[in-house]
Amino acid sequence: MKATEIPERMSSRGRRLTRQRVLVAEALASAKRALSAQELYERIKTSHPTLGRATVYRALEAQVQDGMASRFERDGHVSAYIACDAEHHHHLVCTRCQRVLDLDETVVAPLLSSVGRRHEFQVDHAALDFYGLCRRCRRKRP
Amino acid sequence: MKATEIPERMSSRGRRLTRQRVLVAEALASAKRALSAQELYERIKTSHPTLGRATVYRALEAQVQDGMASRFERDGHVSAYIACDAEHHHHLVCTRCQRVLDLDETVVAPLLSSVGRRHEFQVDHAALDFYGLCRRCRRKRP
DNA sequence: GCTCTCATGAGATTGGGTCTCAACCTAGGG
DNA sequence: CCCTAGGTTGAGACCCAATCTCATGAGAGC
Ligand SMILES: [Zn+2]
Ligand SMILES: [Zn+2]
Ligand SMILES: [Zn+2]
Ligand SMILES: [Zn+2]
Repeated sequence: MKATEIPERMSSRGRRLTRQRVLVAEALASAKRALSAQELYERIKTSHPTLGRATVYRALEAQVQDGMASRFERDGHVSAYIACDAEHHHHLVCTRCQRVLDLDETVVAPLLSSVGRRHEFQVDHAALDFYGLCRRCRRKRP
Repeated sequence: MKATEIPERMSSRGRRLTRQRVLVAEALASAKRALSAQELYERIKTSHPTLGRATVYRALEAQVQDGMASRFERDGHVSAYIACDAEHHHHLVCTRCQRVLDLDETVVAPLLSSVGRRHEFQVDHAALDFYGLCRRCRRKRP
């Protein structure tokens, strides 16, 4: 995603480009790992104490809708978010350092279609997230 | 899973076979669809008003540990459970009627290993659940 | 600027899930 | 059959992520 099209996306669908949503987007993008809404809220709060919690939730939801971020479920029924510039895709989440890798979708596509065919099931959405240890963490403590 | 080995599983690991856990297991098994803990609690409560909410949560957790049920995340951060007799496997969940199909695991195994190899990632656990319309619901309202 | 909306923030509220602990019950031994 | 040890239960308090409310604030177009 080009830098110039970021404000364009953020103001799509009659959505207004506000300081708060830019803040949240920047904070999420500069974090190279997945963060919960609460974690993000606390980070930004230190430099912008008036920021509201609900605003962070709304901003993250907007980012997901606008294809700028992706959400997945962390253990304990908590949503985590990661800045992402591509279309819908899936993730490898390191459970130790919270780093997130994008999954090579060419591996997934055949699975989706074969699943639908074999079970006569119309797949609308798939939760395809892999949890484990990234290369770096695996080397540190095997 | 043979009927005779159900009590065996339910009392594994020093776990005691109680009336309440049998109730929860029967209620879940007789429902042919996925249910949240709350839904299950309300169902059983009508015939056993003294049943505690926490007991249902504990019983479901035990069933998952003992390989008698499987959990996945429903939309809105709610856990849903389905009675299952096999080892760890994955599901096709109908978002309209809540029926659940077991996924043919032979499709999944190669995916897991190829993902790990390609990304140098040690996959510990994968959320591989597919949401959409089952054959019956697809025919009713396309 | 003006105005029309949408967005924000502070706090209250919801609701799934967990924790606590005294009373209870299962399993096993005598 | 009785007894004991220790896992289990039920009621309610508690936790906390997420949502809702609504008065106030601020983009965007004219
Ligand atoms: Zn890592
Ligand atoms: Zn991504
Ligand atoms: Zn269906
Ligand atoms: Zn199953």
